[in-house]
Amino acid sequence: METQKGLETFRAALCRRHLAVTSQRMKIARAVLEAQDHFTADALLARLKADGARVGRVTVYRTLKVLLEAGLVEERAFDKGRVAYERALGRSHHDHMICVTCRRVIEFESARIEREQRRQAQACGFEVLTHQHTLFGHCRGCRAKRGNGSKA
Amino acid sequence: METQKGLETFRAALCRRHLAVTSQRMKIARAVLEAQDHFTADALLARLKADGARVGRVTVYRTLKVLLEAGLVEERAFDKGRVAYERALGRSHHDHMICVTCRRVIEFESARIEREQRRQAQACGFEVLTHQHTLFGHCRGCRAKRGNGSKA
DNA sequence: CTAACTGCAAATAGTTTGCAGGACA
DNA sequence: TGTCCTGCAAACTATTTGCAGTTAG
Repeated sequence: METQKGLETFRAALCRRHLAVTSQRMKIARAVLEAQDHFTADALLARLKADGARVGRVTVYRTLKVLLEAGLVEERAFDKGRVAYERALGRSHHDHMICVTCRRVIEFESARIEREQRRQAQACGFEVLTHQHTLFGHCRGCRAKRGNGSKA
Repeated sequence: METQKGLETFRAALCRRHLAVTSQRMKIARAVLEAQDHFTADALLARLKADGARVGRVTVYRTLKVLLEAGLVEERAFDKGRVAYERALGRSHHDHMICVTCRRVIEFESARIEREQRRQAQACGFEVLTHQHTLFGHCRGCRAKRGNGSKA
């Protein structure tokens, strides 16, 4: 399981920042590392509460910040006004297609795009730290459902 | 000036939606169509007020929605928690590099990326309506300022 | 002249901060 | 045992909605 490795990384990150290893922080980190999909801070809180964990919304936000700086999660801007998180450990980099109808998230990966993107950045003297590439549209399923009609 | 063409398109959009042509709506549309850069709803309001226009924040939001649906502006998610707008008329599609230090926005355009992106979508049966491709990192200027040191 | 538009104020949603009690080292 | 941590409540930011006066058509 990669979760163990992630928890070690998290412990190290806490140590480096002179933060204590608390049961809440570990529970949140574990939940994040075990997440298979994209989630919001609130959804994460709900999942933790459902599992009987005694954690508050505030601690979730604060811990996500640590996880973010430790590189264990990434932030995504799928919906405006809310941030989605995604576990980063043990996953190769990928980008997303969002179905505007059913909100389904499809992941994709393209070495060709990454390469060209790097080239564009270099041409501007720009050093890329992170990037986000998101396509919004209709997924196969929703296209089928609404038929191949020409009208919206 | 492309502004005139944009205003015509806007009038048509209002008409199609059975909305009245009011002085506020026209002022907002004009300001948006003349904007050269990216702006937030609040910045737009400030600019309008500075120009002596009597418009309220609410009307700005409502009008931006119409402009958005008419395809005259596009939304961007550069910062979390706030939406940036950008005039769409008379500009070829482009994407962005954001300097995390000075917040500068650099635009880039790559037919190669667009093509590969289309190919990826097709492979998934996904129909792309819009997309957003944003690189976060350090711009040339900020890299120079902090030297090419290895430490943050 | 009437129905739609405007804009204030209040509500809402997501996230952050101040403070009093509680837990790690 | 002391200090950092937690979590409630309150603050805050961006945005949306209800309502009474105003204006386009």
